Amino acid sequence: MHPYLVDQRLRKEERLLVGAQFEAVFETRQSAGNRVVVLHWRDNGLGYPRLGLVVSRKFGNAVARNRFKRRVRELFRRNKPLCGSRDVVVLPSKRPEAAKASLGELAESLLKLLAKAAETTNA
RNA sequence: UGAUUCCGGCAGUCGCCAUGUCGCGGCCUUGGCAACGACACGGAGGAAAGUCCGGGCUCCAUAGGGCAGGAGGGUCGCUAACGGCGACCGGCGGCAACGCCAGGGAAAGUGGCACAGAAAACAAACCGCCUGACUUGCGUGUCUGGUUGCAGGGAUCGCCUGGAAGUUCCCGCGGCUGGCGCAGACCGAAAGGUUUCAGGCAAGGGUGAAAUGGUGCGGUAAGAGCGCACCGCGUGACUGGAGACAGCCACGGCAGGCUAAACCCCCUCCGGAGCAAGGCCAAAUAGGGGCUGAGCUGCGGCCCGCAGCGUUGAAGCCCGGGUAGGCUGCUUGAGGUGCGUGGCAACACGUUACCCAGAGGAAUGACUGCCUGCCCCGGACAGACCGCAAGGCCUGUUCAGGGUAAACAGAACCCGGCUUACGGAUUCACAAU
RNA sequence: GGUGGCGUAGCCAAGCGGUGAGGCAACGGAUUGCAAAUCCGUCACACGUGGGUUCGAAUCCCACCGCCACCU
Repeated sequence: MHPYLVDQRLRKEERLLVGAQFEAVFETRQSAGNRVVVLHWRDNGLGYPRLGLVVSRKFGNAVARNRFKRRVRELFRRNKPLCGSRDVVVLPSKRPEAAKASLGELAESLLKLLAKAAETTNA
């Protein structure tokens, strides 16, 4: 078990930061989505997961966009083992209810999709 | 009505970013360095927003000046500067405290003013009023016509419970006016047409957003700033004020509408771009330049050998531009607390605590408990008002329960403003009742 | 973060101080055996929102709202 999977921290190495990293995910991606969020992922061969976030200006104002990103980071940090060795890009759904979703609704949707991702890759 | 201040507090757990100290088995020039770890300390706003003005800073351009273009516009101050702020002046609104105002010039020039109206800017005259003339035009009826008036009548609306002054509508009566008739007169063969002319006036009517000062008295044929008084306007002097301007006196009969957020004139200001500015380091790949000058690549364990490329320059070394990427600019500043001095104030000066975010796909979050604030509901008590009473209703205090942690909103080089969004608490001053 | 531009019926649009053109679409009628095309007619809260200037603003000025493009 990779040490990064045990703790609940979120280091810089555990984030996707540069454009090229996002390109890689979008090229060989698998994806899934529901009414609240959309998920893209690929295996990275590092032994630990990495998180990338994309939130367009159409989602809302700066406060709404930052709130969405903070919540996703918090959920990712607490559920790292669920992601395995994958790069995961999370973006909000374009549906209007995505912006109004509470933390509970967001958690439910995101965890369901992460489970689905794990299932697909293992199979 | 105007302004001030604040945006939940404490504790715990899990995380993020920066700085400092210490540790370190990695790196190297033995003392440092990066990453990592531990500890300590700090970590969004009044608008951080819109990007509407003004600066700093950086690069580019630039002898000086002008034109074009853009912006501003009461006065005097403040300021680094401003389209900002302060005080004052003028106008408008409000009982008042106070609020609002792009607030220079229309007796420099050009343009515009639809429809209506006689006429929309040179002045003129449709109805009308007056005088005169003659060819005597002047009368009268009607319309659910238009318009206007009435100490008229009735209904209605609102204020309020009292009837006065009003609103709107209808009826009645009167004035003016329009259409259509009738009668008379004139012209014409008839159909039909016309129903004064000349001069004076600009009061009154009517049109319009706007019609060449307003009210009153005199005056006159009727009238008119034609004359006079008051008001308004203009010009000049005087007084007060730093000035905008105000007061007062004299003169002028009015100098000729509105529009400059129409062109324009006057005064003042403005070079352009923006931290994705700019500076430094610099991979991979492909070019460029210089020096040396004959090799290099493949096959292979190595040599020989063979093949390909190469003196139209192999290979090596060096240099330069420069992409990805990184570092920097990057937070000590027109900063700011308290006190003192000057000023009505904006603000300035002196002195003195303080260091108060520096991220970079972008940090302040998540969860729990207690306190506190606010909201909802119920009970008790006290007080005011209404009611004969039962009771109703409002305010305050207190207790129990439940909900909620707010609204607008997230630094991106930094300041000064403006504008816009926005829930509550807080304190102060003033005004009216 | 910065810099430009655009908002006129359901859609595409002209209009630059004085009743807001036109086309497509929609609806009704004519034509047709039925349609298409054609012809005639009709319709609508159309000037993004709020102030200001003016007698009068889609138009001029100011503020706001929304959308688009560019600077890597």
